[in-house]
Formats: sequence, structure tokens, C-alpha cells
Amino acid sequence: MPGLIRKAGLRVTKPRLALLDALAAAGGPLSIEQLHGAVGAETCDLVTVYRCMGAFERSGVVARSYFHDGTTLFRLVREETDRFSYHVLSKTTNQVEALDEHSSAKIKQLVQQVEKSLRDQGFTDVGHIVEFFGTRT
Amino acid sequence: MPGLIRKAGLRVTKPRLALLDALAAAGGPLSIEQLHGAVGAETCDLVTVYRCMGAFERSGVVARSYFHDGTTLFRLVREETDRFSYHVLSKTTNQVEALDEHSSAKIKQLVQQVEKSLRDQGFTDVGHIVEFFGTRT
DNA sequence: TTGAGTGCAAAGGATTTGCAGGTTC
DNA sequence: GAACCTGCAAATCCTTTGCACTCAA
Repeated sequence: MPGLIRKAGLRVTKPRLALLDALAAAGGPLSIEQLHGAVGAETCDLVTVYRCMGAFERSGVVARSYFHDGTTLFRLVREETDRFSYHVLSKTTNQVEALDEHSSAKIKQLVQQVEKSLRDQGFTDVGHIVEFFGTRT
Repeated sequence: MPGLIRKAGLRVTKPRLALLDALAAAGGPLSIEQLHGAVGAETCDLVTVYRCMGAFERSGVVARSYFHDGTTLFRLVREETDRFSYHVLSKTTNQVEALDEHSSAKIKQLVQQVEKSLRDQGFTDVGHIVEFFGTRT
């Protein structure tokens, strides 16, 4: 984990290690609040969570997701393929579940196809947001 | 335009007419700020824009889009099929373009498939966000 | 008339910034 | 030692809410 941080050109500190550990343990997107709760308020200030995630995002260690209510969630980017993992966000429990592999693969394929078509049409710096949400009953 | 408002069970007022006109003229998603600017500050208060868009959304007259930076945008829903129209939002010009029909159709199909699968897995009140972004060069 | 809609001011919540002090390299 | 990080407090930004007034139906 320290390696990830160094490779990003950032200094290894207690809050940063804890935050990445929390993300890894969660196995899916977490909100700033959830991250703060996960590492414990003693570990660092809420502001530090914001700043760390900002730094991590800029260096590509984490990426953002958007919840249906506008909440921002962060997830670990371990490998290039992680940029293409998709999730279902439960409105009731705030839990996150990975989509089944079949769906994920199909989405990935389609998204790449659409983005290629956009590049062919002259767009650069192409990106996307794909989120599913629902209520667990 | 007044018909749209009445059909939604809402009262026809000057701000509401102006807001829908602005959306129609834009031909794509607009932010609250942009809407307020488009109708002119004399037409109504910023708060009214929030409230009107809230009311319109609840009655299905408009729908939300999400920009890559988390901004919320609203777009007109003229027909049922508009719920499943997808766009490319340009990061530079703030312009919006509809995706080509072929891509749109494929996305719609895939999204419905995934949502069905989610319902089969026990999710209710299922929804999604699908947005593409890019820079026009 | 009468409930829905609006303006204005103020409250709320989330995120950012300034600055002084502490820590990593 | 110098640059980078962090904590705390305060500033901002976006959105919602309360209340009295106005207007559409």
C-alpha cells in the first residue's frame, strides 16, 4: 500500500495509509463520510479525507462515482481494468455491490465501443458515468 | 407549452413558461444557473428555478443529467422515449449532442437488460445514470 | 376565494481555503 | 532543512426551508 502512494509521488502518512486500507477493505466505492468513519475520527480530520482523496484522484490512485442523490463516492483503482468496474448502489442501505461479471463485461464492451465512436467523431478526453441503483427489499 | 404544464397538474405561471421555453430553445440539458441566466434574473428568483425544476421533475416534464464534474443538468422530456435518450456533454463548450441512434439504441437495450437482472435479484425502484463526456477539438 | 406559487432572507450541508504547526524525505 | 501534510476555524458554494405576499384557476 505504501508503494501505491509513493508511486503517485505523494508522501506516506498515517491518514493516507488508513484511507487506502479502508477502501481496499470495502471492496467498493465509499463516500467521504464513510471513509472518515472507517478510519476513525482520531486518525484524521474530515478535511484531511477531502484533501487526501483529492490528491489520490489527481494521481489516479482512486476514481469517483456518483450516487443517485448526487453524493460523491471514491473507489480504488488497482489496475487499469478497475476503471471499468460497475456497481449497484442501494438507496436504502447505502451499500454498494458489484454488478455480476456478465453485466459488467457487456457494459464495458459497449462503453468502449461508444467512446471509440465518439473519438472517431472528433471528441478527445472522452469519459463516462455509468451507475445503477435500486432498493434492496 | 402551457399544455405541458397543465397536463402535469401544475399552474401556468410566467417563470414556468419561460423555463420550459429556455429548455426547448437549448435543445439539451441546462444547469440551474444556466436556466436562471437564460430566463433572466428579472423573470424569477434563483430559488424559483430550483422549485420549478423540482416540480417538473416530479411530474415527469423534465429529467436530470449529470455532468462529469457532478453538476446537475435538466432536460426536457417530450415523449416517453426521451427518458432513454443519451447525450455527449462537451467539457469545453458545455454543448450537448445526442448520441447517434445506433449507440443510443444499444445502450437502451443493455440498460434495460441490466435493470431487469437487478429486479430479478430482488432490487426494486431500479434506475440508472449513463452519461458520456468529451472535448470537441 | 383559496390553495398553489413566488420572493426574500436565512438555514443547512457539503466542500474548499488560510494559516500555523507538525512530519516525511 | 525544505517541502509537504495536517488540524482547526472560517469562508464558500449549492440547495433547501420558513414565512408572508401574490396570483392563477
